[in-house]
Amino acid sequence: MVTIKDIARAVGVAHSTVSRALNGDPRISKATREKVLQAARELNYRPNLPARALARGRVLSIGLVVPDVSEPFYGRIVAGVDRVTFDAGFNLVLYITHADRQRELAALEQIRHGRVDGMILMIRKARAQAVAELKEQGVPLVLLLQKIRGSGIDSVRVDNSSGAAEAVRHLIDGGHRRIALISGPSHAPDARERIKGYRAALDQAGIPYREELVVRGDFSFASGFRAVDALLRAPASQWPTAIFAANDHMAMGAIKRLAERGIAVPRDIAVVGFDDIAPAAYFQPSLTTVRQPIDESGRKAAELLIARIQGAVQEPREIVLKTELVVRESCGAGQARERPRACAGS
Amino acid sequence: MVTIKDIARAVGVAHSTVSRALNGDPRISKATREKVLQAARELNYRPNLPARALARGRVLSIGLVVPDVSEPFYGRIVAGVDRVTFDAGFNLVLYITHADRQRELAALEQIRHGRVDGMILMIRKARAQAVAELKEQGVPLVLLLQKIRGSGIDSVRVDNSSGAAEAVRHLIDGGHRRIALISGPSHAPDARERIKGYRAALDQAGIPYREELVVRGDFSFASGFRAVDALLRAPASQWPTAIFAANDHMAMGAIKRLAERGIAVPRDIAVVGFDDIAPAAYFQPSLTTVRQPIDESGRKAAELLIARIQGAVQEPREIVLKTELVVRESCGAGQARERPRACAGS
DNA sequence: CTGAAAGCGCTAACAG
DNA sequence: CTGTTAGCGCTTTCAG
Repeated sequence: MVTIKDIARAVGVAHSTVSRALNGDPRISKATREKVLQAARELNYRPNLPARALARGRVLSIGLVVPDVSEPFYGRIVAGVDRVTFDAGFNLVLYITHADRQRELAALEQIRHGRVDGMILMIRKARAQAVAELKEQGVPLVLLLQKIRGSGIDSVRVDNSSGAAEAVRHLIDGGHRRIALISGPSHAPDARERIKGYRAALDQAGIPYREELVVRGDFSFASGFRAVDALLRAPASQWPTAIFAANDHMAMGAIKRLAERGIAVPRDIAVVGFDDIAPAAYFQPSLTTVRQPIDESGRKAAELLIARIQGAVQEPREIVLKTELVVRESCGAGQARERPRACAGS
Repeated sequence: MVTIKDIARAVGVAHSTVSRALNGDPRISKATREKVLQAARELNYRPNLPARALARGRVLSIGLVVPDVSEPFYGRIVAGVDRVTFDAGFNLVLYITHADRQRELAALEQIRHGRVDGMILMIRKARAQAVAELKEQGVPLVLLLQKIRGSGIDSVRVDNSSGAAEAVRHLIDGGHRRIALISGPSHAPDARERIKGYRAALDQAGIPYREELVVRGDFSFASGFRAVDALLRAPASQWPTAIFAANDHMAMGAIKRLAERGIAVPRDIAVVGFDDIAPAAYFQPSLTTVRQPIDESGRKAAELLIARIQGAVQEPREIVLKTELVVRESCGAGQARERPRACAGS
C-alpha cells in the first residue's frame, strides 16, 4: 500500500507537507505541490479513507435504514439517496431491517460504532425512544416518510392526506358517490393519513362516511384481493361504484378479484390506487393512482442529512412533498369532469 | 465518546488490558475481564470501528456494485447479500452505477481507498481490464451473474441456457412447433445464453430454427410490446403459436400488445417469460416463467466473498445455480404433456 | 497474567 | 512556506 510517507520519501519532504499538498492547503508552494501530485500519480497513490476518518472524526458515509429493498418503492428511495450521496462523495451503507426490531436497533447501533456520520431512517414508530436518545447525543438523523411528533428531528414526508383526497375527489368528480376504501394497516401513519384524506374529500362533497364501505387491508396484494369479497358481501344494489385503495398492491389485488368475479373495471367499478409503482402503468387495466415523489423524497432526505452533517443546518426542518394524481384507465378517466369549485381546498 | 482508555482508567488497568479483555484474549484473568466488561457496560462503551479497522487493516464492510436498484430483480440480490453480510457482522456498502462507466470505475476505486474489504460486482463486461488488475493485487472479488473468461475470478451464476431450454421444451411438450423468441440485447451474456437454450431445445426436438421467428429486444417492457408487431407482420397463417421472451418484462409487454390486438393469451398464442419477477404472479394472465434463484445467488456471492476475505478459500470458484420452471396461466398449462423422453437432456 | 510502547495512515497544531 | 510532533482509538509486539 502506498502512503503519504512513500510520497514524502520520493519527493524529499515531510509527510505532513504531502498531506497539505494533497488537501490543497494554500500555504504550500506551487513547486512542491506539483512535485507531490506528480509523485502521487506515479506511485498510484490512493488515500486511505479509514485512516483519514480516524483523524478527522468523520467517515464520509451515511446509513440508510429501510425495511425492505425488493420492493421497488424502497429501491427508488435508495436510488434517490444514492444519487445525492455519490455526488457529495459519501458512501451509502444500507441496513435492511425487514421491519424487525432487533435489526432496527442493530442498525441504529452502527452509528455509535462510528461507521456512519448520520442516518436516514425508515423504521417503526416504536423505535421513537431509541431514536430520540441518539438525537439527544447530537447524531445527525433524518426521518423519511414519517415523523416523531415533538422530537425536533428532521423529516421528509409526503402529503398523504391531500393526495388521497385528490384521488377521491377525482372519483367524485367522475360521478361516483358510493366510494369504498381499502385502507392500510392502522399502525402505519401513512395509512391513517390516507384515511383522513378519504374522509376529507367525502365531507367536502357532502357525502356521508359509511363504515360498511371501508375495509382494512395490510398493503398486500392478497389483502386487496380479499377486501373485494368483503365489500361485495352486501346486496348488489349497495355495492360501491368505485374503490379507493390505499396503495397500488391492494388496488391490483382488488382488480384481480373483481375480474375473477366477472366485474369489469372501470365499467362496473372504478378503482384508484396510491404510490404509482412501476407495474401500475402496464397493469390490465392500467392503474389510476397517486404518485408519490419517491426519488425526490430520497434525494431531499440525503441533502438534508448531509447539510446537517456538515453543520449547514441548525434548526429542525420538516419537508413535506406534494403528490400527483396520475390518471389512467382503471378509474374510467373519460368520465372525469372538472372538479367542483364550490368548496375550499383542504 | 467512551474509549478503552476511559474503561482502563475506571478499572485501574492499562488500556491494552482492556483491549484484550474485550477481545476475549484467554490470557486475561477472569477477575479483571469481568471488571472490564462491567465497566464497559456501565459506561455504555461502543468500540470505534474505524479505529479498529485502521489497526487491523480490515473494515468489516463489503461493497456491492449494481446497475440499478429500483428493479426488484436487483433489490432481491441486495436483500440476499444483506442477509449474509449482516449475520457475519459486515456492513453493506452499496454502489449504484446506472450501468455508467464512470460510476463503475468510481465504485472499483473505493476498494483501493480501503473503504471495503471486498466487492461483489455486477458490472459491464467492458470493465474486465480494471477488474483483472484489482484481482492481480489480491483484492477479494466475486462476479455475480456474469464471469470473465479465464480471469480466475470467483463467480456465482445461473444456468440461463438450460433454464431457457426447459421453458421452450415445455412449450414443445404443449404441442407448439412455431415458437418465437424475443431475445435480450446481444451484448448481455445471459441474453446470449438464453438464445442458446432456445436453440438447443428446438434442435433436440428436431424443430428447425427460423430466423423470422426471432426478434431482438432490450429486456424492456416496451421492446416486448414492439416485438409482437414485428412478429405478426407475417401472414396470420405463419404466426407463431407460442412466444418465449428472454425476460418477464418483455413477456408482459408482448402480452399487453397481443391483448390490444385482440389476440388471447394463452388461447391463441402462449407466452413464457424468464426471471419470475414479482408481478409475474399477478399479471393478467399470470405468467409462466423461469425462476432464477435470485436471493440465493446474492447469498452465495456474499458467502463466497466473505470466505475469501477471511482467507478460507484459495482456488478460484465458479458456482452455477439451477433455475426452476414456474407454470402459470400464460402458457396454457392445461395442455402440457409429459416431456418426450426420446432425446437425451442437453 | 499485565503493562509499556510502538504503530496503523492521516490530520493538525505548533514552531520556525 | 515547511518540518516536527502529537494525536485519532485500537491492536499488538515485547517485556516482565
